[in-house]
Amino acid sequence: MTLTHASSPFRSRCCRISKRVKKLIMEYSNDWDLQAVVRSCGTAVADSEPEPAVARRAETVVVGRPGAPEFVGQPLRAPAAASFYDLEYLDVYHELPRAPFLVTPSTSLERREGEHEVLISFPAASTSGQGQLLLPRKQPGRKPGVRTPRPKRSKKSQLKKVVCEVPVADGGVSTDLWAWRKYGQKPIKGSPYPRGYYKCSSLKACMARKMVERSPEKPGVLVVTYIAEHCHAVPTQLNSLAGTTRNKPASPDHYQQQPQPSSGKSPGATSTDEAGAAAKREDSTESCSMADEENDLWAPVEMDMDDFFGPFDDDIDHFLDDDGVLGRRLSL
DNA sequence: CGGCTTTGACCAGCGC
DNA sequence: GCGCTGGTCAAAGCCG
Repeated sequence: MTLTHASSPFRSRCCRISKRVKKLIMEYSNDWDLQAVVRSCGTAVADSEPEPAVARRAETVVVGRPGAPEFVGQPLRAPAAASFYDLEYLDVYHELPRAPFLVTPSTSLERREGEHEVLISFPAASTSGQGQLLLPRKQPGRKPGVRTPRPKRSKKSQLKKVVCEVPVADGGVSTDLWAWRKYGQKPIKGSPYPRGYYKCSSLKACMARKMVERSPEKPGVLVVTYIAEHCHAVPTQLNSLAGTTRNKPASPDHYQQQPQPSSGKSPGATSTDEAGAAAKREDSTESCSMADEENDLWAPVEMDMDDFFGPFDDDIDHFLDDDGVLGRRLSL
């Protein structure tokens, strides 16, 4: 199966649905609670396009922007459906992707045999740059000799992963609607950028995690790996208490990147985003202005979102007709 | 005061 | 078996 967004019927369908979706988004763009969740993406796709079992193994979905190098000339390929089909859940990004996606085998990320992994990449922002001051800090940490038993880790290779790539300028995945708490950061061999580790902070028992790191190949892109599933509903109100804003850039520009509810903050949304302090400073200094952001988001969206939602047209239509969860979840 | 980030220590998995 | 690497823990400190 090869899908291309060039076909006329496909385009018209896309346009039809995208207008509805966009209207919805525009309507609720200021409502933080209203964030699209891509859930069980595979279901809809699989319903219409059953994939051969062989294609349902680990594949990579890449979302790119028209004109972007990774997009040009590449058709939408079957594994997209295969990948989504394989997912039990996919929490990608609260913002609707702005670009048509295409599917390619992952070349930039290692993938082990048997792993379930989907790579969704968003167009890279033109942010880069390095060099920052690291202020001296008192060194916390576990006291030597103190040990606590911990449950055995499950085999990494058995974990289901969803990998997303998002532009740094978009605030990374900070804008996904789950609340995340950072619990670690490690330098990764072969990458100049550290990897941040995040847990779902909504529910203690929730095993959902994500790892955020800056792509060494594309410094303007953050690679976010979601692991495990949330065992609870999407929080309608992100944690608003306490926490820190130290990582929240003071500039309104950056704030714009991460629209917040009146409560004013989204824990996971702050640093999450960054694969380390370097990324943070970059982001705050090179983030788009509000105007830029809007232009970036909406001006070219017309086509991009059309393409993106095309394959899920029917399902989205159905979804949009359901007022119950309208606008809060996209069941793809 | 609660919840967050930071960051060194600890430890499991994997490759050789 | 050993060493490396990455993932997690948890103390300390910060912030609203």
